[in-house]
Amino acid sequence: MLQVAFIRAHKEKVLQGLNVRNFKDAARQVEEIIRLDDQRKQLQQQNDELLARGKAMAKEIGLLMRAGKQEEAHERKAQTAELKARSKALTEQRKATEAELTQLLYNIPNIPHPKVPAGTTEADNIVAKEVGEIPALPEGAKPHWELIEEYDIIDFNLGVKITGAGFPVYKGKGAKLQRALINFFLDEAEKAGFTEVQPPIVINEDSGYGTGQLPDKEGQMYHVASENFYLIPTAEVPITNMYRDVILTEEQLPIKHVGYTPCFRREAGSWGSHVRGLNRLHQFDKVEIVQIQHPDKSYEALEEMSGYIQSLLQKLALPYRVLVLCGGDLGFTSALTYDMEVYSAAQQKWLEVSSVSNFENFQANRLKLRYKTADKKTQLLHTLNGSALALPRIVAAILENNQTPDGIKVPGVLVPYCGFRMID
RNA sequence: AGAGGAGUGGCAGAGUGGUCGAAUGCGGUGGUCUUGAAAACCAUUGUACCGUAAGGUACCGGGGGUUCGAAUCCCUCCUCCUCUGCCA
Repeated sequence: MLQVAFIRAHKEKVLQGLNVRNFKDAARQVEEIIRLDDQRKQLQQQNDELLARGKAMAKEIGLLMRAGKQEEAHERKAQTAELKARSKALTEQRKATEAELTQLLYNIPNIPHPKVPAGTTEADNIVAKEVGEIPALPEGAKPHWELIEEYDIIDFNLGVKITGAGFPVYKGKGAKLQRALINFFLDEAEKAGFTEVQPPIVINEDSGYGTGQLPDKEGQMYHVASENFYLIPTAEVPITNMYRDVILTEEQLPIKHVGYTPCFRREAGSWGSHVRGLNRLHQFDKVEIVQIQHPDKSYEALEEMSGYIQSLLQKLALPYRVLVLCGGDLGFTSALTYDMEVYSAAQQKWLEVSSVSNFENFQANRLKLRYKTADKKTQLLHTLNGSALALPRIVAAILENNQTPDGIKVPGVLVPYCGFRMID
């Protein structure tokens, strides 16, 4: 959520930014926000005045009672009735105004960084970098959904039986490969200075609001109705929410965490033939890195995180490219996002395996995540996160790219983790 | 899950209807003293909103209510502790 003060101070910048996102009706909404905020201020001022008078009267009544002047006290009491009624009305108006204002603010996405290119769809994303050789597969190379059946390592039908589509069962070497990847990613992150956490994978409503899944995106999460909890769509939610309503000192910065969790996504309406196999699931594993940074250093941190994620892909020897997301493809809460895509050679497709973003203070504003400056002012921090990495598509690419007539070669860095060199 | 108890400032802890944003202690910060340090002493020390400022308002787990007036009374939710039960 943007701060009203920021919108007021940088109206042109906000409008330009929203334009990069192809956000409709921006000018009117911005004006409306400012108008509502003015109204809010005015209502509060009026009400504060009434409350101050009421408070003074209550004190007088107390003194009169003590002095035994019952009659005078009763006269005063009668006078407070009107004050109370007016104050109540003003409070209601103020709350209504605030609700309307918040609703509008929730609707305004983050302002893109100047680097973000204009554009409407993923076709307008900029390919910043392409690394690694695309392997030339032999004749008859198979897509991963055939390979997993052939080697019996991941079973979709069993998952359907137990739960439903998109909840695969990993078996034998398939399960071990999962575990190896998770441990490899966690160990690497630890070496890069990220402290591991194991957060809950169900969250309450407050946390959903904190990172922006709520309101409006509840349809993308599984909901535990009996407790009003949600299954996390990403570890970003619980990990970032550890710092909800927190005021840090500058010395504590940066905060760097890594966490492995399963992730749950309903993906309502986004199912289709193009999402076969591991390309899109309802439950998948992901190692996530989260960073909380000083506003002056957040872009430095973004580059560092991007570099770190790329180092993982290089160690896994997967060909990848880095995209700078355009305004139309940029997530609601993000100011700048890089997507990392690996090439899955049998599908002949680039698959997104990581998305690393700087949210600047957009999330921090909702979270009330702040720090104290040297001169004791409280200021919003910047939050960043990135997948490092999401497993299923990495597995898809490994299976497809490393297939040989004798089986699938496991990337060297994973061998110590899984204990075998080949899936055969 | 049942019975009982409790949630107050960074921490500890007083306050059970009136001048309480809240005693006191510890901690933090600044200062005095000192060659320096410690000790002692003095001052200061929450968050948010409104206001150019002076100042005002709100917040004592969250929400609602009673009252002229609520940290204090009532309702509700949450959390923690003790005992009983259940369980990986």
